[in-house]
Amino acid sequence: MSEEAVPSRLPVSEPVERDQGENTEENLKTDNTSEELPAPSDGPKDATGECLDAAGSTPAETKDEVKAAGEPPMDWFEPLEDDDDDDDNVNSPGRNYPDEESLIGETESVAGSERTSRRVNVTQGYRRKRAHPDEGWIDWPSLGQGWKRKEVVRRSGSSIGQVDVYYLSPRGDRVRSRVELTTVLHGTDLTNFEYKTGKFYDGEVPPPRSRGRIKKKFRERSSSESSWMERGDGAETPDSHHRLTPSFIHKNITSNQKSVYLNSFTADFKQSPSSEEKLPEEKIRLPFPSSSRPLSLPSIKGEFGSEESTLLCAKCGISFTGTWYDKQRKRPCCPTCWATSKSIQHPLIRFRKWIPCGQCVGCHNSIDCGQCANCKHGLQSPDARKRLCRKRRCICPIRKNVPGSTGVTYKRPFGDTVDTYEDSNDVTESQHPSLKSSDTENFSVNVDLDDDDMSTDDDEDWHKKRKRRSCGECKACLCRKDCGVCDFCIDKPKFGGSNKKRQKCRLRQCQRQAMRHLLPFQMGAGEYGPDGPWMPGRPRPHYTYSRKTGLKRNSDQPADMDFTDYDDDDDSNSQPPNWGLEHSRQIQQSLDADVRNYQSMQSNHSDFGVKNGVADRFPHISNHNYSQPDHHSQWDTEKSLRGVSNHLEEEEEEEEELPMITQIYSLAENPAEKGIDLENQLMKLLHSLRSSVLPILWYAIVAEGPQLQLIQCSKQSTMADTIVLINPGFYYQVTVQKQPLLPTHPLYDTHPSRLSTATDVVSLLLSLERYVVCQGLPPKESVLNKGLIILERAATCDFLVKKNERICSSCKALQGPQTQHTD
DNA sequence: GCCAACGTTGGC
DNA sequence: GCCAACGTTGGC
Repeated sequence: MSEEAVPSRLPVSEPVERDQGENTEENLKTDNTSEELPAPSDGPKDATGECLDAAGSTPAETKDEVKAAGEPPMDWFEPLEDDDDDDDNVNSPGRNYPDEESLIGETESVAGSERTSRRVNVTQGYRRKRAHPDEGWIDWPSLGQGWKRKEVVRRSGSSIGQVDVYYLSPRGDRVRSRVELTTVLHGTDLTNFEYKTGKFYDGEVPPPRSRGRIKKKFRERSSSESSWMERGDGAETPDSHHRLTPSFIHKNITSNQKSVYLNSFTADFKQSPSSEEKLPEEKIRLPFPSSSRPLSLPSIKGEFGSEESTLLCAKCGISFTGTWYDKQRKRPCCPTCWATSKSIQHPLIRFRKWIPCGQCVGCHNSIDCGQCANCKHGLQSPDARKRLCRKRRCICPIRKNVPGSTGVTYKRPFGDTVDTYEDSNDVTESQHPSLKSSDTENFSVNVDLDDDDMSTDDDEDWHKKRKRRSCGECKACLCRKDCGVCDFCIDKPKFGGSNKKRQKCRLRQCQRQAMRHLLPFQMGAGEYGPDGPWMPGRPRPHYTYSRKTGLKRNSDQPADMDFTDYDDDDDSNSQPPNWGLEHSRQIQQSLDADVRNYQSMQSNHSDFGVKNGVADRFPHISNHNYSQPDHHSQWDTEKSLRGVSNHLEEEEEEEEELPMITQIYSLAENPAEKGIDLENQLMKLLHSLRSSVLPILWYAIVAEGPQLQLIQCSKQSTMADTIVLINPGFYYQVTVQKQPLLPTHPLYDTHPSRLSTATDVVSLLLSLERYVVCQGLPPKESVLNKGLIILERAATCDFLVKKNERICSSCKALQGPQTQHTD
């Protein structure tokens, strides 16, 4: 711990508090109240008395201290907002707590930031609103008047403890990265600006960022490893008190990674903690494996690992420097083999017994809230293993050396409270040394493993929860290319979107596990209704969050099916209920075709060669209703996807009468984005046409340009040689026998200059069907005698004439009075 | 109940 | 560092 004090004083690692201190008094206050400034990983805070403050005080104390500053407690390892409720809960057991989710939260960190941005965003017309908009934001005049900055510490996941820095522009732009900042501050030289610290280093080199480098090195291995590495041996660094990343996913370590891993280990392991700050950044000290360190190694001055030894790995035979032993603590085991075996034989290290501290808010709460996911689980599945009410969980459990005595097993998914008891006088000496790293390590392994025990603790399923929307096997999951057409793609910045939806391409949404509303429309909760048997994907979750106080359950769900907290996913990994195998196969094939079609469609953007759209026989719908283009409206998302994915159902659903289509196209305001948008919109029009009823044997194809072409495929039609060409921007032209219809043709007079909707196109095609191709001048006999048929036309031939005319007026005029007479 | 919006986290 | 996209929330 002591060694951290120095690095923490480095300007770079002095994030928030220092910065705030440099600012106004108001900032100081904000700092104290900011939940986002947990500081754990920031280092700076940890260094001094603040560290003691954080670790040494009970949560209640900490909270009180914070409250004394005039704001709700927001320390990141604090119980969070719920805990306020918890406090109340002690006194008011009967009270309901609308938002019971996550004691160790999934979204708590949102609170401050979102609140802050919300108020600003409201002025911009954003919908999302939350309480306390200013929470956590600190004025940041170095970027200019009105700028704000905040740090958000990740509270969960494998990157727990990682600090994200956000800036808020005076206009309310929330900046998440240097790139975005550059965009927002276009014209401002940010060369000497260090994003993380928010400082300009004019003419000077930014202070060394040892922690940052270490972190980066870590992430090169895996994000989950980083925390470990970052924390050095996990026992003495400031991060060990605050950055408690749980995950150490050995199975993700590649051979190369292992090499680095080992090198790091051998290079740094002999370093004493006190010299850590002097180490090159590349030298990283690894923690001991929890299962081997405490028991197999002698302790020197109470510090494991300070003794260097060269051992021969009993498994692979390599020699290594360090003191790693296998899980039986009998044979030397190099870090690589240890990691491997750990990932395979997890049971030995997976289970930990924890006992409640008896002091914290959770421990004092003796009444189940009845609202949290765990309570609901018990209510809905009385026979299921009881989960402890989230409100009653100890927020700072103590590891139990002798398992099983308390009857309560705590498997801490995250380490955010470890430091609390780490420095607690209540913790026994035997618990103290090994907790810092080994426990973090252990629950990290828990997080990554999968068994029944784990499934009983939803907190530990965090990783799975985050990933369960992708099976990784279906075509959609394997598809790596965005269609560029769906609403989610269009929303992406790379497609010129505003990044509001932030969803994966619809065609890449897992067919098995994606939320239904994210699927291509007809495969989701489309016209067949949310409960239709056809639907791939998973049932829509029935959230029971803050706005829903009572139990919510889908009527057709089994009683023991907990829809809160996405529990609906648990049993539907591969197929939704009631799915026939044959049907799922058909859907699968349909989507496969869909993906192929879209990829083909995408390729049309670059490799143009005319694609024969005729071969693609898409079902036509009989009911279509289009709206006019609207500059100010966005493409209607899911409705538009009806058109996108109508072809999925093909023949088997051709008889289905599909609902109205509302297609609203918009033109990009930004010229730079305009090209992309126009192109995308042209594709949308294509999809719309392919899902619409066109006049008989008219087909839409894509040609180089890109360009939409509508072709009459029947040679029997009078329009057999007529093509409608629609360019991006929807300006169109009609050609007859490859000759352009003159702009003066009356056909153009009766139609808009831009065919922006399928309705416009259909209308034009219907008009065309009322025309015939001008026959031009009758061939001269001299030519006929030579066996040639050469049509002559007037230079101003109309090409298309009404069916009762046969020859346009221009050709008639050229033909002369006699011919006209005979005609 | 739906879904736009967006905070947040994972991973390259 | 940055971006993709997951999961949640609140307006409608």
